[in-house]
Amino acid sequence: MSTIKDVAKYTGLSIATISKYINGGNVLEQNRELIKNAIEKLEYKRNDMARGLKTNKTMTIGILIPSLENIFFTTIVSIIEDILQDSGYGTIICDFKENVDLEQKKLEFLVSKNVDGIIMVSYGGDLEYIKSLSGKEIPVILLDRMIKGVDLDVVVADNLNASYQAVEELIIKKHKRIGIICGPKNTYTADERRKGYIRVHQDYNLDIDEKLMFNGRYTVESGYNGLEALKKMENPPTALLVTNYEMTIGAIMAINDLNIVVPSELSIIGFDNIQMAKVVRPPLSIVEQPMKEIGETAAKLLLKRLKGDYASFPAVHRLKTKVHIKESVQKLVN
Amino acid sequence: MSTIKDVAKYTGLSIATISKYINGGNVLEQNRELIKNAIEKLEYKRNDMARGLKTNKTMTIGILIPSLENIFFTTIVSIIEDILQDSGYGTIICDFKENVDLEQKKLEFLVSKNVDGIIMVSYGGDLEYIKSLSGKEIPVILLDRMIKGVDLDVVVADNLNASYQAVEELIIKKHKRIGIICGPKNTYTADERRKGYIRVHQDYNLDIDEKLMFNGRYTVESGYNGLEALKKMENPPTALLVTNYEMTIGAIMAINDLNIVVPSELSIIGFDNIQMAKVVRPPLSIVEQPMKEIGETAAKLLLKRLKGDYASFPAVHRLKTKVHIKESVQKLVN
DNA sequence: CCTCCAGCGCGAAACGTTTAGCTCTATAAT
DNA sequence: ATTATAGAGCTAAACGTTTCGCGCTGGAGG
Repeated sequence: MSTIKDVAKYTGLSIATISKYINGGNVLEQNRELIKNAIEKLEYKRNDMARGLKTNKTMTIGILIPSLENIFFTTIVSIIEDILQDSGYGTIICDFKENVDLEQKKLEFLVSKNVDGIIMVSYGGDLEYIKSLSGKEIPVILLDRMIKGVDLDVVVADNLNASYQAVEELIIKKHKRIGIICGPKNTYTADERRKGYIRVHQDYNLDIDEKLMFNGRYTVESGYNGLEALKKMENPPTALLVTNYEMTIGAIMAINDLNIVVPSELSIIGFDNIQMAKVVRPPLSIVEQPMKEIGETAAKLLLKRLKGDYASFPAVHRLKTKVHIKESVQKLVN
Repeated sequence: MSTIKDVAKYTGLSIATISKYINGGNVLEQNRELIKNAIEKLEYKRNDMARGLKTNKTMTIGILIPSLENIFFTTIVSIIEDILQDSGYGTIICDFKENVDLEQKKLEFLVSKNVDGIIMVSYGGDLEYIKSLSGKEIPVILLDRMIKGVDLDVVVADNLNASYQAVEELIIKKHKRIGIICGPKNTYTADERRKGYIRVHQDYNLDIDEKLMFNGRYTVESGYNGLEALKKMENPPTALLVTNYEMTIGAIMAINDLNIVVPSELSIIGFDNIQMAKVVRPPLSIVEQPMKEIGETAAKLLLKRLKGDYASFPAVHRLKTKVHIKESVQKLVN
């Protein structure tokens, strides 16, 4: 492997000039050409480790997500990775298996690896620690969930209006008793989605029956339980919104097991995974989050911060979702 | 951030001795203690970049998979990552979006990042290039697919016996005309799965009707087309094996669209994703690959190679699969 | 008592960059 | 003609490690 020294020797120029060239400094046109050829000829490749030693930059970005088995996150990661790679950054991806203790540990791992920036989805690990990072001038971007009281850039879906619009579709179709299977209390996304549900009821002057609001844990099992509970109640809902992918799966499993006919016995709108929506019968209506946009926005924002551009910090990007209505939703006649 | 120098100054020992301690060399017990305390006190952290500059090790492993949106691969990656992290390695994960050109590019990216080792799933990129890596004494482990004529460690599922056993289940249930939706010709996994199909037919003295063997492209769409084609033929199969996750999805979509009743009109066994198997109606029989085992085996093997232990190189690990029969398969009466 | 040797520690060079500060030259401004 | 200025290149130090080769010490073997 040839080094900057070899290029210097080959061209007759000094090491400093080569370095200047590499980093885009001012070099005479004729020397530019000379260096360019030499680099090609000698197959010179910059040594990121030597460079990192001087600059304290590793050219790697840490990405931390709750689970690598959750396609919502991995899709976003895939997009982020591509964009960062075009700027020469490698990405170290960690998941914490939905475990808050592990979240902390993995975050520390990333920091110990000297990443230049972090994009993360937090389930509420050590907020103090996360805050302390923002002091270390290593840019951190929060994905999917905001954290109260932490001044960091954030990219989220418009969760409130997502559930607002989904429920609105059901209301327009004359449903009066609409159930919702939500995430845990005090979880950002869940709280927002709950707010949307409540607000649309208010806007349409519909009463809210607290019993129709089931709080799950964003797991398959809790989705299953939620559907069971709602179906067993005295005056069960005629329509239902399930607010994440895993719980949607659980709910559908319960629907199958209980032999509930969709949509005549229950209209249902799920969340997130378009592909699955096509596999189940009848085709499932879903709320689609703008994964591509989320990934792009986060990656570009991070790149901007890495360049030292802290304009409008902390920025909050709230991206629009889309509701796809399919045969799993029925219009009630009254 | 304190350096090895600070520790030396603090303890009154030389830099060399501290380095020795850090790397597990011989140091007097009393000095060990001294150094240990100093490190703690000064919060000394080894600088991997400086170290890397000397040793040419980055303590990062490259992982290359076809798609981050394929849960089969991401599950394996998640396991690998955990194990490597326990040994201090970070992992740079790249996907190539099922695109062979991109495979090559991403692989080069990983190499340019000076990873210490690579675990990859190849769709058949530049074999010469991959071979050249094995010359560079950077260990490479092939996952999921073997490549002919390349001497590298390999961890794969026992694809041949996977389809053998799945089809055997159908044969035992008296099916005589069994269809298979397979991957592309000249693809390792697909060829193996085809072989299993053929061998079990031979072992049970059943004729093979070439028309029952559909070659898809491991995509949702080709699974859909495959089912359509098989169903439209003159003497359609009574049972079907679909040999990857995406094509299984496609096949189920087609079954829904064509209103085919499972299992009375068609028995079906799918591949890979247990969760999905529970969501569709009736519950889907599937072939499960040992993802956990695959990940563990690959990670541990790589760790071994990184230590310079090249015992039994190149090693081939062929791991057993498991067939889960559910209501989607029916026993024929004759 | 001398010689060897192992164990432990040390000094210093090296890894491949970046960058501050300098010199030199050519041109513009006076 | 003189001076100021900007552009281009150079020298050398520094980043934080690892490691080679050496020296010292003390105990074992003769």
